[in-house]
Amino acid sequence: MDKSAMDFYDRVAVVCMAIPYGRVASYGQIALLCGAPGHARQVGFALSHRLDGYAIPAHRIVNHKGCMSGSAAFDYPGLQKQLLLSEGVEVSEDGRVDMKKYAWRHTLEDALRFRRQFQGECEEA
DNA sequence: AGGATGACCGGAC
DNA sequence: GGTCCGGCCATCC
Repeated sequence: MDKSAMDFYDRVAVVCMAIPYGRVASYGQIALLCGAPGHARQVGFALSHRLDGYAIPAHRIVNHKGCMSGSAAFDYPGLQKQLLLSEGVEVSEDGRVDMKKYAWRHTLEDALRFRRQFQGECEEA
């Protein structure tokens, strides 16, 4: 982990909280926006171990198959599905979302904005 | 120090 | 559309 910059886990929190309402994002996508390509697993690790202090919309995080692997981390099975449905995201019987329709399509500007923000935090600190 | 683990990914089939 | 498999990398034991 890079001590000179904002913690990777904090970056994950920032990016996750930036996921638009009614959209879902994959772990790899979040890792990419955090400036850490290939750290998809650490994103999942972060969500389950380091982000209890943040208000993360964890139900908007799915894997690349559109499955909700984190359902076990919710209060009861089906809560994540319920939350997604409440945002207008269709969820199939086996708990999968249509990535074609509901994936968060971030722009290059979004990526640059995050990078700038993280570097800014670094310089201020 | 080295192997196992994990809310994973992308390509192959 | 679906499954399987190698690769990925920080943490944990």
